[in-house]
Amino acid sequence: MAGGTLPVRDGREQSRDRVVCHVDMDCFYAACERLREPALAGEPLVVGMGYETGADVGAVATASYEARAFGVESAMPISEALERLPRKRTAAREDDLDVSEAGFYRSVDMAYYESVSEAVDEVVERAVADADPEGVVRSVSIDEAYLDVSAVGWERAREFAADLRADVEAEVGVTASVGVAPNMSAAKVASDADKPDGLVVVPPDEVRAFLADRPVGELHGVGPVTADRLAEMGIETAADLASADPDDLESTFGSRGRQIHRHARGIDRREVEPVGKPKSISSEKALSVTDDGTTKREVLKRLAGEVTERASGKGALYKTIGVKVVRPPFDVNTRARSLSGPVDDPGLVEEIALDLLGEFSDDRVRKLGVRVSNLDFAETDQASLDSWDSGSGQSGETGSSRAGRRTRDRRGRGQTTFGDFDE
DNA sequence: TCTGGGGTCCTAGGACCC
DNA sequence: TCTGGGGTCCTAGGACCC
Repeated sequence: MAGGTLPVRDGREQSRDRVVCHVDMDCFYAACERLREPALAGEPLVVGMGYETGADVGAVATASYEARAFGVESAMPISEALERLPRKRTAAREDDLDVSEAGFYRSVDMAYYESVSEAVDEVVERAVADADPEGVVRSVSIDEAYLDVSAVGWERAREFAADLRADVEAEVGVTASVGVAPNMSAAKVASDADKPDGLVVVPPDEVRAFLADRPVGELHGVGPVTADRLAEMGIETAADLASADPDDLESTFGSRGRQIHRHARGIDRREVEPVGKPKSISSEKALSVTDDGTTKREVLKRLAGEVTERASGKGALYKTIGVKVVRPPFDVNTRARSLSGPVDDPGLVEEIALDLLGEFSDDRVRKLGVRVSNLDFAETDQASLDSWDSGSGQSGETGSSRAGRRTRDRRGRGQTTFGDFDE
């Protein structure tokens, strides 16, 4: 865990020869569904969130490539997906529909996907440990991870990644695309470049050329809004972005401007570090638009309960409690209140959340959320010291918030330093 | 095409402190 | 008394990621 701060790693950070892999599972949720239901192999398959089997509300979480061929995409409303790709069952019943142009729908089952993800992690961790004793794995989501395996060296990088892919498929039964490059942002683009089941290796001296013709939207950190504004500036490709004036980019996009400029030039000195503690925990739920106070309060209470349960499961104390209220058409409002010190107090979360909701009591809402932040893990970090304490469950306010501040300070300095190096 | 759920980081203004 | 500079924390919103 502390590997990221060892001197040897700092030395490696300065070198030009880092070997970074980005491992990206292919259509992960769909792949998991096929794992436990092999009959779904080769069929158009849509996994929906906020979606119950048989219903038509919610959104597409993952569409298999067969489903994508029908125009079904991630984040698309299920209702629209159903128009493009009817359910098999519906098609079989209705004469005007063709069963061969229909697909299967499943609702997300995160607990199961997490178990598969853990199996993949084991394979990855073992492969990294075998190849590079100083190697680092950073899991960034249930289906993605960055690896620093610099000790493997560029001569053997392709072989390592190919073996890793083969091991994951053989031992877990799902496929991954892997990108290998000298840094995280380039590795990410590389893993995307030949999906699914792809392997793209970009050695250090080929990074600029590899990125050059790609649309800016493929770069990590360039979303739809930024891509549109770049287009207005006449910047379409990574090469355009690489040759743009970083001062102009900074004045338009702030600090992100310089960052995407660097990424477009194939420069990214961020170190691969294991993921730390969460910064916030939240739950939200879409509802059919309502202005009914009782409904809103009941939903909010349930969300508050989910959040506090998860927080205590992670040993997290929280200092800030917030709500999110989305009004039609899509007006996102957040309100938050901070306490004088970190607590674990479900009753208080519910009370404050309801109070914050009060401002919107007359409004029609389409979505509600509850969030706790300003998290503090002091108690769990020091679990072994608890016996030394005179035992009150709650650590002193001053002590724990000071610990929190120390953590933030360290992080802040680190990022500034990388930024300076990157120029 | 009227949009799910869980996150992260950044920005900007205001309160407050010394 | 009408005004400097530095710093932290808080809140709200926005962009982005998967």
